[in-house]
Amino acid sequence: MNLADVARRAGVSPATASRALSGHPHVAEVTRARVWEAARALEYVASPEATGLARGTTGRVAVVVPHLARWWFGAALEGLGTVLREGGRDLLLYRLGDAGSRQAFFDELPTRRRADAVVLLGFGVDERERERLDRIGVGIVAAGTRVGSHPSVSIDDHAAGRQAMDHLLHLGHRRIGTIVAADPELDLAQPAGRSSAYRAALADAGITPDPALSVTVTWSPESGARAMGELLGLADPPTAVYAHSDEIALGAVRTLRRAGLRVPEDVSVVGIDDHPLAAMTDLSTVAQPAAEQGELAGRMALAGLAGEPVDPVVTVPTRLVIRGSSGPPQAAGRRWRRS
Amino acid sequence: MNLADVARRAGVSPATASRALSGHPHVAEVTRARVWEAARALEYVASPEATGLARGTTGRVAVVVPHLARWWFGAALEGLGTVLREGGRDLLLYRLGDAGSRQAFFDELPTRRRADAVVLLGFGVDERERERLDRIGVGIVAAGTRVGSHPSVSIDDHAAGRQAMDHLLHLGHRRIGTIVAADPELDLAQPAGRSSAYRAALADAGITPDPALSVTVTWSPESGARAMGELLGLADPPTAVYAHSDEIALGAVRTLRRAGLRVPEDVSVVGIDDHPLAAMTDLSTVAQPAAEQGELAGRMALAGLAGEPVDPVVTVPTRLVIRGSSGPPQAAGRRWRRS
DNA sequence: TTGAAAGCGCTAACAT
DNA sequence: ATGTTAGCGCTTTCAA
Repeated sequence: MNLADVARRAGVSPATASRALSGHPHVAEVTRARVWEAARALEYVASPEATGLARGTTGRVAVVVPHLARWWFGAALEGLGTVLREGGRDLLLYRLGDAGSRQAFFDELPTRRRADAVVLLGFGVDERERERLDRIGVGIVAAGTRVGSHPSVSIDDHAAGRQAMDHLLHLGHRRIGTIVAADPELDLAQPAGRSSAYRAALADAGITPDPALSVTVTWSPESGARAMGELLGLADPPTAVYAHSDEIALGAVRTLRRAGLRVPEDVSVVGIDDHPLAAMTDLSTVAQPAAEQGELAGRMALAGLAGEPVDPVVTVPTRLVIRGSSGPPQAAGRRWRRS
Repeated sequence: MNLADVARRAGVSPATASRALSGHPHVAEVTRARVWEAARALEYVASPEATGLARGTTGRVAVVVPHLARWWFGAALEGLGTVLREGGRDLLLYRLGDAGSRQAFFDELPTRRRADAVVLLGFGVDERERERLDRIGVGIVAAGTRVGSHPSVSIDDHAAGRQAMDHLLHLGHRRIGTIVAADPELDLAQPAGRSSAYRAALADAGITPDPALSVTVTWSPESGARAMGELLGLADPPTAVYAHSDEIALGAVRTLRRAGLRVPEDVSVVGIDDHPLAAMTDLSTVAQPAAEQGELAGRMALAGLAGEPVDPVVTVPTRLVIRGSSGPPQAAGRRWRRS
């Protein structure tokens, strides 16, 4: 059941069968119909290997992610997958977990021969990696990060951070803590904008940042919980906390509850993402469209492959979602109850 | 920069270069070294298309999922990806969202030519689909579902359900509701065991099930919230609820809180999964190892490809995790507070 | 509009 | 231990 069989059954040469099947012009309508008919009868499926060898392309796009169990990645991948499938490309998934697999990947750059384009999903790269990437000759697009001057989709991290911080400031908070997400091993380009927003918002409000109020942890809920513990241990704990993600924020809320503190009466909490469970847990947050970022990245990759022009930088909007975890600071006495 | 170049630079024939590079026996050590040296110098990467064409294999395994944004899938995919990568196989991801893409997929069964094996992740198939799958000639393994007589890994859904139900019954609950998860469009083989456990546990406790206490919805948190609303609307609402997943359970908790009811004093809730956020929200649940199921499925697929024998059915254990969302039913008066 | 023939980059007998 | 020779299944000039 290969092209030759189809050709024979249709009474034409393999060359004509090939042209008919891949929609080339200059094929008589009757011929084309006969070939398709034969293909259908034989349940013919072209061998991508052979097609690829002959054409010099693979029909695949590689997607690189640092993580899969976190909400943003699943959602973005879902959007990306849908678009690629519509575009007729297969999706090759590379999850580069630890520094080791990461090294190996960039050293041998398997992508070079296995895919026509690569999409980096929330995957920050360092200088050396970017250089290697630049030289592999296939199109590159990023989502959720910026990678050199390659096309990318993402939110404006700084703006998102400002939405969260300004909300807290408007409520009247002056002593605001922040839980910074970073994962030096996995995500070399952490969302610096989310941190700069913290400082800028405080500055605009005339508040001098207290370094003790800023604690850096990984992206997991558990580490969010730990970070909140640190913040609570301070002599003068914050009345509000701005976390870099909802997962971290929910960890923080858990620690607060365990400590017998009320949210938002004693401490307000706001995150970023609008994770599906944020609505369930009544968490105030800054919503970002994850699936949409994946879709856009997919479209950009497809456009690049088609030789069409591609927007170099697209930014998707975020939106403050006020729910029950944020409120005005308590007038007084709050710190006493803690004892 | 292809094999021929490497061979030339090493001063050997392409055949020898091929043997040296792919670790065949009967190659002189010096020759092997020279070839590797040449390959390194040229930054040679073999063309998978050519290798595949010549060898008749692809080096890829296809993974089919109905969903990506739900916790179980991300975690399972992560485990699976790790194992496949260690086994040197690439992972081709197919997310079959709606009935349409599903149809298309099984009709043309692209897998047939694109991968050496397929792993179905939490993907139940119907009769017709199973038949087609049986005929594609590549190895098939399932995780989280059973697919005909193909090898599979999963939890014992019935046992898991019993752990949840027995916990509730031990606490003294007699009027227990259940939120059944199903998605007829995506997941044709819903976890029937989780439902049968509900009935069996009640039967063992001498309780006649009340059909009104069982509501079926999709897997999303939002629908869990809606289902709980229905249950609360009953003339005689349950004192405890067993949900098919944590995501659903968390939706239920949200509805209870909004209704001014306390968890677990007024209503107990238990889920299944041990989602990372379950710990953060103090949800009692039955833990299942998602990443491990992915890993095992990967190993089974790899073993199958290597021609090794594969366990037909492996079951991974679940574990009851009692947290703060479940407790004894309130002695009396509960229903009054509701008004 | 169609066919013949060369070749994409690699592997695997079969020789040597 | 290594080289020669045929393909693997498709696309694509180049001719007709």
